[in-house]
Amino acid sequence: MAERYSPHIIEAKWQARWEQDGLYHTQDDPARPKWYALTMFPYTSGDLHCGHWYAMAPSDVQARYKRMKGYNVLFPIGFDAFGLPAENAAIQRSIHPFRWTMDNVANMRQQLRSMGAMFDWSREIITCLPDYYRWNQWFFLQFYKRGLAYRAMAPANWCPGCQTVLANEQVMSDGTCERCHSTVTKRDLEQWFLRITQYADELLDHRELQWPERIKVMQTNWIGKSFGVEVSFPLERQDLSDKEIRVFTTRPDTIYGVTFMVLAPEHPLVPQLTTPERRAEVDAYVEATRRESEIERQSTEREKTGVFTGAYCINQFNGQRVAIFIADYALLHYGTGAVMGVPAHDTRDFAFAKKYQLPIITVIAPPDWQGGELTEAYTEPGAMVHSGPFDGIWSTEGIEKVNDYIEQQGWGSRKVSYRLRDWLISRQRYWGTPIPMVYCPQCGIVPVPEEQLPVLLPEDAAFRPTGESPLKYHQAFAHTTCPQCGQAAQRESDTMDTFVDSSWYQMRYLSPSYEQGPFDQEVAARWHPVDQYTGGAEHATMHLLYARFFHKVIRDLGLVRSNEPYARLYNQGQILGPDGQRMSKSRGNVVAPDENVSRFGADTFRAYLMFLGPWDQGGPFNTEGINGVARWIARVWNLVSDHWTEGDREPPDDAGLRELLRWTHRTIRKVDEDLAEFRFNTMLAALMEFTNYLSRPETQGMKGTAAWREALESLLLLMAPTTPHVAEELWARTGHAFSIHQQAFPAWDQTRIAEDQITLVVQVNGRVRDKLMVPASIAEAEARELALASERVRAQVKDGRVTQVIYVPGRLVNVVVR
RNA sequence: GGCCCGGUAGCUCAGCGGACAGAGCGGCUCCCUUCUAAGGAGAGGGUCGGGGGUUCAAAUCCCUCCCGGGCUGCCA
Repeated sequence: MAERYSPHIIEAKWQARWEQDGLYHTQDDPARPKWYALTMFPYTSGDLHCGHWYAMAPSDVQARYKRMKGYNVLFPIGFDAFGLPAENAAIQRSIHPFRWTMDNVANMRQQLRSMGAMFDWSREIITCLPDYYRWNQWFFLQFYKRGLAYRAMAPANWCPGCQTVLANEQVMSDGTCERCHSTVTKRDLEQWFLRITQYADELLDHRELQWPERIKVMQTNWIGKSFGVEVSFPLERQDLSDKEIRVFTTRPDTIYGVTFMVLAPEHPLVPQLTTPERRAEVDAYVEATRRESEIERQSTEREKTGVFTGAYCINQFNGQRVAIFIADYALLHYGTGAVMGVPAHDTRDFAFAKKYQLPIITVIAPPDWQGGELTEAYTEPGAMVHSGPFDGIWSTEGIEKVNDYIEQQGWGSRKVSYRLRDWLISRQRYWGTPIPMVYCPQCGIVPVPEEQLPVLLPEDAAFRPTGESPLKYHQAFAHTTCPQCGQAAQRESDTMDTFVDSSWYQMRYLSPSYEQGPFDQEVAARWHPVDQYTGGAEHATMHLLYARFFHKVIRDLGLVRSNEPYARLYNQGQILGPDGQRMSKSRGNVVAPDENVSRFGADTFRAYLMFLGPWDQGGPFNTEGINGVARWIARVWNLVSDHWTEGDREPPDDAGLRELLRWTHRTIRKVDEDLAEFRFNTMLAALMEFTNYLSRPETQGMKGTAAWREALESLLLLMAPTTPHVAEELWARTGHAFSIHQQAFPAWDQTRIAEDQITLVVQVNGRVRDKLMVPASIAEAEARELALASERVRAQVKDGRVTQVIYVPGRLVNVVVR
């Protein structure tokens, strides 16, 4: 009896050995194809939780698999270290964000090491260190030079209680301030934007990407490209500076159904065109809208509200007077900030018209429409009616006809609109990358010269619970001289959104200590793009879109050639508590990875996480289930250490030996295919079945044969990516040279998998009537003949007529009798 | 409201046109008793969410409804 499986001893031993031998340091190797595997780097929150393990361990398994398949694999890791929680910790516990963050990094590094992943630690990056964030600043300057970074007025979250601006994260879901619980409103501030909209069309193009369909769909919807027309509605009063309202619509075919006009409350025309008798009510509504939280305004639950301005415009198609309203469902930043109200064919306009008793004119006939009043908006296509010269035209065609007419008349032109807005990167906080800009009373906005980078984040900032950046009050930081004229000037005190950090980090790993630029172009040319990226789907429209945008700018700067940063993407699901609910401290259902590692070992914990279900689906952590995996590994331990036995016995039983080889090669094929496709759960089931097969009493007779050793060797090699420590230990114990992780993945041989004999199922009218043992190579004609010759078939057929005989090679014959 | 994913044994999942539907775990029965929050042997267990259709043949394809989960959210 071999000694007992003791995960803690062997895991510590091999982790130390791998590190000592630099087993996972990736060097360039032109002889092997490169494979850049990347798992989203963790935020330095303090502790590695199950979600991190669930994301990273399977990612590691696939990276290891690729390595065994002959690739030169790069699998780096780092820390996303800037962000609000560090600043909150500073305020709440009087610990400096830097200390708090770096303590967390030290802790998480240890936890990550306990995972036994093949991370190349020599490439670690930490985004809050100056030699990382200086390149954020450098990129910002390049964006600025190309007109891709600009400053504009934008509404920021304003807390009237704290008298300051809040970051989005500081606004709670009910629209109140997280500290003083006042209702947060909007206040206009000058802030920095990155012009992501300039790349909107290119970002819609996902053709190069092997990404999950749903992520691509989410990005497409987020960008929200729509084709329409911008058309003018002249104002009735022509004594104002503006003579018309322009609206954007995708449904010009409904233009004869316009019965009102809606402007966004913030629309610049509103103050001028409001009539004196309506002014008080309009002003009150505009003010109320400003006070509304984003949450309130976006709620679909509540009724549509609006106010009549007293003004009218003219629908040039039919000369009709159209009343102009303001309503908060019209958004200033989309289209022209003005909507033509067509209640008959738009659900929002319908609700609005009902509430304010505005006319509803049907101009697209629903199927079987008798000319009656509609009870709800009809938004589908149909024949145009009450539409003057366009009557009778099918609406989809009518869109083009009306657009042509608008352009002929000079009333407007076809236009494309996007839902995507430019990326607001200013954050009124301390713990982030300083934006490298200076405000000079003489020269205006002046970029910090590249050679003066990094603009260091001062360490000795005073933290006050104001929600405003402490940098504003840091004299030595804020007061500077103008790089252009040398006079006293003010530094930008806002810092960058932390999504900037993660927008290009995959490039920094390639040359983490490069000083002449954000990355070494020559090295990058060999390694980018990331071949396989893995992480959560929650980043679909933020990180993943920003990173694609950044990459395209990096390309246009001439630093890389590829169009996309991440060639393949896979989203893991979410691990839930044992109760099936999201893990949270308040629910008390948090499963701590460290506890499981100390109880079962990292190998068992890794394997269990992968066994619990399809990786992209996630699922509840089952405290019982992990025992099963622990027992499986122990069974493998006993099997291999007890039954290895050298020697070269003659095979005792030829058929049994072929069966053993069949099992071995079938399992190799299954594991190979499953690992390539992230099907870890079924891979493990196959390994368990194989282990069970090898443990059967009748299989024991194969011990000592070459086939037996091949089976056990294969089992270890197949387990190596998933359970790297125990595989390494057993590899060594069976007399193999270090390291199993430098072995090639076993190859399977189709001829070994093929069965000699198959069971041919014989059906009559789809019901099984007989089973015949036949050679696997049986010819179709012979199979048909045998089936028809079967006694049991003949008994069924009797005097019926055989109308059809269906043959499925290697499986069955179905005799159809009438 | 829209889009996406899922509903198969008590639980977690395979199977996704071809046999009387399979694994792991748990439960059950028996055995063992210095690997003991253990080991071995074995037998059970399923209207494949409901209803229609297509087919020689449907868990598998189509339609429809029901139930869970995720994302999204007035974008004119």
